[in-house]
Amino acid sequence: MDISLHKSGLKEESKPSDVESCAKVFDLHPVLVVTNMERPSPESESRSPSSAKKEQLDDQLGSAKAEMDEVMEENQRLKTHLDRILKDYRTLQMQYRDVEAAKSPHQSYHDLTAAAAADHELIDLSLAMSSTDKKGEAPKIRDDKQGLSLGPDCKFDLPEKSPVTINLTPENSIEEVKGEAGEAWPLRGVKNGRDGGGEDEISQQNPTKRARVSVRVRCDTPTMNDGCQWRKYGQKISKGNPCPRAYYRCTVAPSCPVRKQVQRCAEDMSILTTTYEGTHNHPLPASATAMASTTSAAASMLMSGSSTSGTGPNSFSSTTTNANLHGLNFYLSDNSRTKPAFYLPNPSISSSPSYPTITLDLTTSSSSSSSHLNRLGSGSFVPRYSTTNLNFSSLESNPLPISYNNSLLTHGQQSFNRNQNVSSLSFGSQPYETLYQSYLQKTQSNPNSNQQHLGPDTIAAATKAITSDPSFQNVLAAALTSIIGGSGGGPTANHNAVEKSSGFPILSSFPPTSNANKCAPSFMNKSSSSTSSQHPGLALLSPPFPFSSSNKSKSNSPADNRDHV
DNA sequence: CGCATTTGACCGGCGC
DNA sequence: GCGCCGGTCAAATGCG
Repeated sequence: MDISLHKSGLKEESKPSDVESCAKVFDLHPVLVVTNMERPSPESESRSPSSAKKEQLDDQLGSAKAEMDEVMEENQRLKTHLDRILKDYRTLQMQYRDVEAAKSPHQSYHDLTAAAAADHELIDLSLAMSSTDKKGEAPKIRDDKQGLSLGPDCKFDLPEKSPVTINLTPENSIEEVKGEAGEAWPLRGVKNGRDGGGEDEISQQNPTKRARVSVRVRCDTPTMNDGCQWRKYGQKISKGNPCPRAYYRCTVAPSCPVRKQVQRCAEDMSILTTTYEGTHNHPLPASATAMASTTSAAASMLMSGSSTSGTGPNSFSSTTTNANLHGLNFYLSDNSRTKPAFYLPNPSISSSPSYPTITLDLTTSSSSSSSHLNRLGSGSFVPRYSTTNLNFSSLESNPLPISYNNSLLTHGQQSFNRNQNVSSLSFGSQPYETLYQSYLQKTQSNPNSNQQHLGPDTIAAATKAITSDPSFQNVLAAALTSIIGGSGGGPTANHNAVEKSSGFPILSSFPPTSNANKCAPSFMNKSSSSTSSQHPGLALLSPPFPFSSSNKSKSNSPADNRDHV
């Protein structure tokens, strides 16, 4: 099946904002296909006097028709797939809402946005989106059908990641962190008056607790496209890593305190580590909300754990817990914890003292995780500060039910492994809702059931503790959202979601972009909608989504952002 | 010409 | 107190 053919159709004919629009796009394919086909014109036919030539033309015409029929059949199949995906997605959305409602008595923004997303039938089809960072440059359509394309050259190895945009509630998000522990954005170092500002004052309110979220991603481009606008303001060679660390600040809003650091992993240059700090004080581009949600959830988990006893990072400080959340690996590094501790995944990037850091390892493969773990013990990575790691990195010790996990793996491997081709639509062997329910049942109703799949008691115990942690549930919700999105969107859907003018599907009025940021985790390409942009405070830790505008000249209007995509 | 990036200098925190 | 280091600034430079 030639997905690219359809993608091109989508690219040119539509800028889908949701699944429905994608479905409509399918209807355009036949037309596009016909247009692209070599079909002899009536004019040429009339000019061919010889019967031989006429026969030849007839043959060509016949073959062309046959081809067209095939393509139309293919389109029909795709439409069928899409319908099924839509149906599954809606079902999951409803279930998710129910679960969320049951889980948290106090309906939060998280719930509301999730519900809103469901109501609007928003779905992320951007898993395989390609991004472009250059303004006005047409997005490159992923043609390898392999990994998760994050940009012109960037792919995510992780399994499906295209969560419905869900912003955490103020109480669950990093905003909570901000409220409880002061400004999440640290702004350490230069406070010499050259850069005085309100943000500094805030940041100094409580310098001891500042959440950082690091995202490790396989990315060939300089930075990953997270949907926000960023401006590079510095670069340094840090100790322990020959690769320079780049410093970016959010330029969506002139006063936004959010910064990010980008640095390549010394061991594996293909791995890009992006560390986010701070909370956006402005509406986020829709494309940036997914990442923001993910990181904020992680930060929330981190900070919540730090502030509570028994269920937080401390609970795992003595146990190296390996778990995999649908390919999303977490390395929780709370530098403020007691020792001994685990080494930071990348001390060079997250070695700031007193800054709890959680690392989302989206490099996927268990192998990478393993290597990661191995590195933790290497002398060259001895951190300056003690840390506590919560590591959900091993597929082998995945706390998820086997059936669930296997299905996901199947899906993920088929669709997102950059080393494997994706030749057709594949959504796993089980309906997503079934898998999802199965997981929920086992993690919520009967958490102990996980043990039968895990084996090691330590892992089981840790898993139990984790799953009982409200903070973890937030993260889990985000991850599940990703799963849901991935399921609904599917690899193929992503192919079709390529935006006309951007590598990312910007389904909202806020487009992403930036020059510097060319990679983007698929789960950031959210569609959403409504949620993000209207909640400045919820922007969270966000990430970096690059918008390449400068403070002075570019406006933050949606229109302007559009150009960045 | 305007904007983004580069890059050397500067500053503060921390360890010795 | 000194030096190292991370982080930031801002002038210089490059690019479209």
